[in-house]
Amino acid sequence: MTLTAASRMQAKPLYQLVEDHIRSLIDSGDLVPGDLIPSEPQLAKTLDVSQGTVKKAIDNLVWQRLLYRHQGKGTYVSRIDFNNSLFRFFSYGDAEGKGVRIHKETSARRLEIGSAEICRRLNVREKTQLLYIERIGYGPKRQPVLVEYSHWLAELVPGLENEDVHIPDLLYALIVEEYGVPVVRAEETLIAEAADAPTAARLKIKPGTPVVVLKRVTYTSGERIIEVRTTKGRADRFSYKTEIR
Amino acid sequence: MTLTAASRMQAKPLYQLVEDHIRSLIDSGDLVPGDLIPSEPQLAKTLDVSQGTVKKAIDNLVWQRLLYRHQGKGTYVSRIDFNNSLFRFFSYGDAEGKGVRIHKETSARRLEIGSAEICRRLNVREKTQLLYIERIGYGPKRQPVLVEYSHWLAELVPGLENEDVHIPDLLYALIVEEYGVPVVRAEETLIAEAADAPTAARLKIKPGTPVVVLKRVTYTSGERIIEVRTTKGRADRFSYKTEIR
DNA sequence: GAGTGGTCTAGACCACAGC
DNA sequence: CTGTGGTCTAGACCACTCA
Repeated sequence: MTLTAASRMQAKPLYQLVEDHIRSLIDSGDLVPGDLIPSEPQLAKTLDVSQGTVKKAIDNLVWQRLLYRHQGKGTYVSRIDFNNSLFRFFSYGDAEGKGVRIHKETSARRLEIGSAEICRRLNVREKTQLLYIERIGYGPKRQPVLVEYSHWLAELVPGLENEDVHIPDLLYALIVEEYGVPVVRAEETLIAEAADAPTAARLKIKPGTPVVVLKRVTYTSGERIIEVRTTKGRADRFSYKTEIR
Repeated sequence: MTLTAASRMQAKPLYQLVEDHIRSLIDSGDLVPGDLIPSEPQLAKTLDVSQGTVKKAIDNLVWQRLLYRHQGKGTYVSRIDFNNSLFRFFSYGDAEGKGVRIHKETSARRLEIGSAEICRRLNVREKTQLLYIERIGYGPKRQPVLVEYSHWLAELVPGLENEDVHIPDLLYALIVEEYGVPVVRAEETLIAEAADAPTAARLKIKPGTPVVVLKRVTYTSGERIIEVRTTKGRADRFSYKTEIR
């Protein structure tokens, strides 16, 4: 497996070819999140480039958060980090961005036939068997602050509809560990709108009050969608802060 | 100016010391946004480190967007990029993140004595002379979509209260070029709330309708605040999208 | 052509992890 | 102790910009 031969001439720098190679190991499922990738000298030898070049390629992938390093141990494929969700900025009190723990409780869980709308978002054919999970998130003093409407591909999480299966706050941990479904990435869109009646009731606010709405699409390997989720939260408990340079 | 001497032993890697050195050139005002910094071989020689180390330091600063490179020309100090404002995600139609041009018109402009609240945010003593600028942002079909309440330190922008001075959409360009005040960075906080009466009137929406609120603090060199601004926009014209990995 | 950043190499030494 | 990533050097060659 030498890169310098045919793979060159592409006007693409060598380290990008090394990046592509590592990416392909991941995309092919050869390496999954949590795996140790080959060491730098290893890769340098296999691909017949210098270690510095491999290092630069890995630097870039680390920067893209596809990999992370651990000195003395090696370089690993990242697990998806939902701490990067836009909702990590939920805060109590005011706009100062202090994070607050939110405890979630399952308020509904059932198998259902997917509506046209949801199936479209999941990119599956209509009337596919889905698992619907609804959870309410509570802050301090058991005040409801958000409600989560989640739809899963039922075939990937068999048995999860069973009331006996406890759902942890971080549902994805369960999915990955119990069902062996790798959660690879997610996309989120944030908007603000007036609360609809069902949401207002669950959040104990008046209909029409502003709520922040987060729509998430969760992907497993191979660009396959496993979940679509809509979370609605009280706007007066939300803030997002950034710096411009 | 050698780093390897006393500056070492700090357990801090050399390239970070080089970073600090370049940062200090900027913080001291020795280099201002738009300036060319010394070349890599230059810095390597002055600081008595190898060019590779300088390169790594600059890599990091470029990554932090404090500098940008231009092959064949050199490395420059970044101009602040307000395209990174959270409000670049304003969109029309729906949650698909399409940017839309917004035209701003000045609806009020006057010198005033700062209120306690605003002076606190500006970090100046009460009753400081301020310039108040209010602008309304219009989308297609002259529909008002946002209103901007902005307070400036009057002494830094003398004459800007004059009606004759045209205010461009990107006010900062004027500030930097005409007044020579370097705009170095800004902080933004985003929240959602119900529209107050004055804002509702300007946006032609009902009071209580959800609006997205962006509070911005703009800094010049030396951590000095030159402006505080609050922008309120129609929530139904707003979306923010990201990807989690 | 001279000067800049961009890529790439080969090899040194250090710090940390795990046996 | 060995193997890993982290830092650092010295120097080669290329691609781009500008005079």
